[in-house]
Amino acid sequence: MRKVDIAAVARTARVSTTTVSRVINDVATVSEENRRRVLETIKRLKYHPNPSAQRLASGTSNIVGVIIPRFEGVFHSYYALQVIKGIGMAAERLRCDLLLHVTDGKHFNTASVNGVIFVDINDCEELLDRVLDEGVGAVVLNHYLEDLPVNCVAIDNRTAAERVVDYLVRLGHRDIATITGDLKTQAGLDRLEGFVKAMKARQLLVKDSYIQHGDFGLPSARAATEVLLGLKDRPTAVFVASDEMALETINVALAKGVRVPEELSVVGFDDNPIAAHGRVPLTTVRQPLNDMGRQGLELLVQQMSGKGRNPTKLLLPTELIERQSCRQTWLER
Amino acid sequence: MRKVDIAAVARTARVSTTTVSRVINDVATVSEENRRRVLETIKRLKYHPNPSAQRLASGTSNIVGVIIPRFEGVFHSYYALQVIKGIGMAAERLRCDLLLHVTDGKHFNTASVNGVIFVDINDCEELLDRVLDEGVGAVVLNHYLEDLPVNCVAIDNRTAAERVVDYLVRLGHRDIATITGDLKTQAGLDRLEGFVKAMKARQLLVKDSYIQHGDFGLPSARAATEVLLGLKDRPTAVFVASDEMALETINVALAKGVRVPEELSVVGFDDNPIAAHGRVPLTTVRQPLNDMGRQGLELLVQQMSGKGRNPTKLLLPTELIERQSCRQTWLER
DNA sequence: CTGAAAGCGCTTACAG
DNA sequence: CTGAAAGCGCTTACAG
Repeated sequence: MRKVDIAAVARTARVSTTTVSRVINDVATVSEENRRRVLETIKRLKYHPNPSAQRLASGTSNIVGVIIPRFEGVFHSYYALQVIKGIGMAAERLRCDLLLHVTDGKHFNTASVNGVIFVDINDCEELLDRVLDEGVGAVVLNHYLEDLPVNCVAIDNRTAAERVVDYLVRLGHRDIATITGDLKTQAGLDRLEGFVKAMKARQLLVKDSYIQHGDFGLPSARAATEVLLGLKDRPTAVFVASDEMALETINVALAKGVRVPEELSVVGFDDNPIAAHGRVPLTTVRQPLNDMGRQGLELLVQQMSGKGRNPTKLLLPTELIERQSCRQTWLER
Repeated sequence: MRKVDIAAVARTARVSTTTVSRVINDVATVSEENRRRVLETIKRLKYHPNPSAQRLASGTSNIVGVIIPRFEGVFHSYYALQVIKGIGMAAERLRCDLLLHVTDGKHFNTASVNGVIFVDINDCEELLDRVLDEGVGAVVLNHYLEDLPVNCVAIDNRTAAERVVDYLVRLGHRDIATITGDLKTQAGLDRLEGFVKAMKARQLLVKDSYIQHGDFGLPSARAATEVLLGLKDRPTAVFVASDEMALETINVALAKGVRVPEELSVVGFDDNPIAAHGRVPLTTVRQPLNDMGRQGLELLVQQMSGKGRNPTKLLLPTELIERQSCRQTWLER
């Protein structure tokens, strides 16, 4: 069987390779008759253009490296796959290829891509430096890098936390505690800072014992909840830095006979579907993870096509999803 | 600034492009002196070979399409990212590029890849047919396709379920129930079938009420658990098709004052780290998800290099991880 | 051990 | 609207 390349198609369709190339690339100036014949030939011969040749000849390509740090955090979380999904769907629309790279942050051939998208940045700083140094387009997701000249798309965790406090205050709560996420992550840190800031803005006391440090893991949530419930000045509400942890908080509370939300209001973070239909449907903060992936890729593609000048820094808004894990205090007291 | 291509390197290093190519590709027959000079020049000029040109010229490439179905199941599960991680790490070692494709199962240009790896197959059957038809290498993960001539790497869910039953029986349990996963998935179905088969082999009665249908979601686990605990002939043990569900089972039981494991033994599935350190550390089945990704890619690369003849079907073994959610009945009765 | 030259499969001015 | 031809940046027999 003869190799089917563009020449084979041209020969069979009795046109030049130029014309074949034109119909492949949707160039308008082809007679209807020729176009029809070429198209038909392509289908009959099962011809597929060789992408390497196309890229080499045209000098353009739309290959984006997707860098996923190997650190365990990424792989245990609901969020990573949502972000990847967002990137993947945008890639289809923008017609760019995604080169997946699970990495320890060392090896990566920047030459094979036109741009790089980091799904979070932990442990990959070195690689980011190199990418920036070599002038390859780049965007960092889920981490707002203030000082580096690089596109970022992250979540506005502070505002989200502030909104949670506002919401609880509006329900009449004053004794509000928080169980933090891993403070080594920006998300964890920002949620805590937003919480503290909002409490202070409301003239509310932030007791040390009301700030319990978690790490996004269930055991840490359990321990933190036990401490909070054991306090003699028990909080009436608690803002937990992730839905998974919040679920554990609810479980511990219920097990101890503390009713949720009657005696303890709980707010989570993520809008993880797992939390929507629990025993106590969880009030939580929705973060636009798909959008983060999508917008990140859009930014990158813009930059790659030379349109982007200065790096763009995006802080995506969140949304408070009210369900049934919070209660107005004055109804209860 | 002049373009740095292989010619620029050759010119600067005062050798032919052939020699430069040789050192790039680690061909032995280059004098030590020349190699040194070329290497030094490459570094100084920050030269990176153009992958498209390399592929076109050599006629070889190691591009593997990673197909991730857009169906929600994949994106809510712990397992997908683990599998991807396995693929990603193997790819680095095998020096192949991973082309990520999140798909609805329709569009995918098979021409741009040498092989395709499906992370699960739901909703992608059509695409698989096309891939097979076009003679592109393929491997399907997490789904054992008996009849199709395609490589598969899946988990031996039946044997795993049987082993769970054996284990519980050895502890003295006879009234064993199960909460199934989504029976539309092969994993869910096989775990149930393995359970039933093992029960029958042990001459144990499988009451209808002891088979509660779940869907891997928490609410389904909760409902199922409530039914089981409400039975007048309550089971002493329950095999739950996922760790997340098993955690919910434990929560419901504890909330109802049913002690775990004293009054109810629970076995999960996944070895999800989330389940290891709960209030009741969960006895569970570990499945080698990373390995599944790794072996899948290895199989594919073998096939791509022409070594694979007949499709290989792998059923990966599992391991029972004994923790503290099961109890010997005779100690209690 | 080394290099000149053909060729990989496309795209794209350019001329018509 | 169409095509001949150069060129994209490499690799690889082949000859030496």
